[in-house]
Amino acid sequence: MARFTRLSSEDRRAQLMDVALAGLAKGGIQEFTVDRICAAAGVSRGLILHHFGSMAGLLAAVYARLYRDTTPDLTALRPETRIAALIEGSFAPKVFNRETLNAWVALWGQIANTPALRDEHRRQYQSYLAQVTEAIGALATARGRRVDAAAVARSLICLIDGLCLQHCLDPEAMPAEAAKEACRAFLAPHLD
Amino acid sequence: MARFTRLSSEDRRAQLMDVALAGLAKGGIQEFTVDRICAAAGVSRGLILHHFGSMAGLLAAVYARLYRDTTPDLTALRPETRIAALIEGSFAPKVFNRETLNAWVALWGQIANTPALRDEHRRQYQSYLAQVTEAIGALATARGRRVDAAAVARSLICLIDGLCLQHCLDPEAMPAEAAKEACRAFLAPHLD
DNA sequence: ACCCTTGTTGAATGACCGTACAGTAAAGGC
DNA sequence: GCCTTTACTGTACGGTCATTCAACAAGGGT
Repeated sequence: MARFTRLSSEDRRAQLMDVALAGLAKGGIQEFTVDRICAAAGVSRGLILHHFGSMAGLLAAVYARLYRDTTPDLTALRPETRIAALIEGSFAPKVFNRETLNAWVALWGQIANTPALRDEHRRQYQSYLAQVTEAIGALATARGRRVDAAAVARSLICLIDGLCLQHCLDPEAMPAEAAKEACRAFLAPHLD
Repeated sequence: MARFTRLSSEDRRAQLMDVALAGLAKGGIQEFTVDRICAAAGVSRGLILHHFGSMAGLLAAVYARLYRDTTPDLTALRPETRIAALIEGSFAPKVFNRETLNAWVALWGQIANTPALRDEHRRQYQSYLAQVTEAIGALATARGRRVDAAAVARSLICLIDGLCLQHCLDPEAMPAEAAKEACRAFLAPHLD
């Protein structure tokens, strides 16, 4: 009988990212260690370095994965419905829960001091901002309004992040419906 | 000659909190260790435990100190000017800079997994929210508007936090003036 | 059936972690 | 000037940390 299973590089990377992400969600950055992640994944300690080069490399990969998993993809939708979908998606139970947000906040806390992670953040954020900016511009055009789409998009993203942070630190103080309403209230004077 | 200087418990606590905060600002939570803090403060390794009981105790104390140092005190001002002062104070250079915000974000990342810090957060946030809620209610009354002051205050605080996070992760993308403008734009439909 | 690529193991390394604690000495009260 | 209090020192301890690396073996190609 085989002593271990040999996976493709791609599959093993995905597994390790998932396990690491689950650890971050459950216990924050304290859970992000070689020992804990490898034990949880059922693999030996040497594997993370083999696939990611360093813990910082894994951290950056996990960040990209979290972005991909929790940021709604707006490109497939009709321009007029994209903003509504963004708000619904940002505060859906899959994303707007204590554990998932705990992973987000833990990663934010590392960005400023982990170059590989900061680079990944810049990349992801730029693409995210571009999507939201375009969606706001399209909606404004459809409604015959003139807005500074880039500025409104930046502010909306900040508001969403702040609402997520708040929910993570004290869930009862910021339920999903209140968060959605706050976003709509922010956008109304620009778009209605 | 004296081998060391003997300070009052209060003074030494203040010094250690300041040094720890400076470390958080400079290098995030990685800098928050017994060795680094004591070396930077020029004291021996045993002192933190003596004054704070544990590193978690110091962390909670540092959080309270950061709140006190960066949250503007509104009670001394006339009710109509409190919100303007809140916005000015929140994005003043003393607060709205990469290093100070780095300390904030690092601490946020620990709240969910450090009971002593979470308790301190609840206490501080509750008081902060109460101040902002009252300020918004007073301003609305002065302008003859009816608003859900508690909801607007919660959202405003989230927006401020999100703007701070954004500035910390990528300062050029969110200058102070843009942040202030975002807050005013959020409040206008409720208060103007 | 063999070989070769490469995913995988696991021990070794050296540094750092927070906490405990027994002893030292500074400074205020008398 | 002594005495009491307690701020302070500094070593010791048991863990845990990320990283290195030489050896192993799984499984596809031939």
